Amino acid sequence: MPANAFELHEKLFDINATYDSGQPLNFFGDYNNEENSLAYSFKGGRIKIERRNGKLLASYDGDSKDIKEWAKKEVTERFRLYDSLDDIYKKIATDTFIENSIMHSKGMRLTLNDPWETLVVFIISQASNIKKIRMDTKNLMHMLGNGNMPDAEALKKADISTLRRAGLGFRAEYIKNAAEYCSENVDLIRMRGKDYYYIKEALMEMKGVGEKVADCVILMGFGNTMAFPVDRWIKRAMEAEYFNGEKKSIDAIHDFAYDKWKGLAGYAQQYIFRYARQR
DNA sequence: ACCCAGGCGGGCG
DNA sequence: CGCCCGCATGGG
Repeated sequence: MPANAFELHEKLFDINATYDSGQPLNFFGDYNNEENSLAYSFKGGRIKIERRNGKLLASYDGDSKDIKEWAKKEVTERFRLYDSLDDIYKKIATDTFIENSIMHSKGMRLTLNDPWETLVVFIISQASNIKKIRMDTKNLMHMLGNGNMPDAEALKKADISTLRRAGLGFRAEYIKNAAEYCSENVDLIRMRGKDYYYIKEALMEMKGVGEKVADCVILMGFGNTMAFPVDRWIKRAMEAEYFNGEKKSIDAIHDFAYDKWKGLAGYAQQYIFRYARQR
């Protein structure tokens, strides 16, 4: 372990559940099963979190002078340590199904990630599975980003054939479109804090970004927990649990969830997703 | 061999 | 609208 470390005094933090939740860290982080540690790169450094003798430790590596402050800020924001999971659980525990979902992944943190990375990962995720998304993402990072997620400029210059070689298939065109759009028309970072509907509309102007991907970016890239991404798993689970198995439209499910969990719908979604997928 | 996967765009009725 | 299909590719 690197010399630079500090302790996190957060009791509700399950590293494995957080990694294994289909959130961006699942796709570009490195989880070590034996030591239950999770390592990932961030701007100019690398962070590792692990449990050791019951203590939750974060260690870091990097050359910046202010690296320690950066690392603390990074971990606090990345895992939303300013959110009290206990309070959130109380507010969203409206019935036994969501209670079971919470119990199944107790301590799973919602993560806050770079919007561009989040956008790329969730475009790649379309009609795929978590193993393949991870593989495709890592291919892309190694082929075009020296191990990091390539930025919009780099992906804009890439050939479609290169993107396909990373395993992206029909999503290669979508990635290219997003890269062009983001390097020419919008600066995603500047959307942070803007209204949910405003961001959603802007994201969906990109061909290849629909309601589901937009909601994922708003939830995990902008940190707005109003967003409730409805994918195949969520749709099935919600229909089964709340609609007697009747088929419902994405919109209907979205509205139902927002009505039920209000501004914490996104938290509910992450817990339901992991529960539904692992059952 | 076969169906599925953190969807989306487009066409058709 | 809602429904259905094709899209590319690896996992189970």
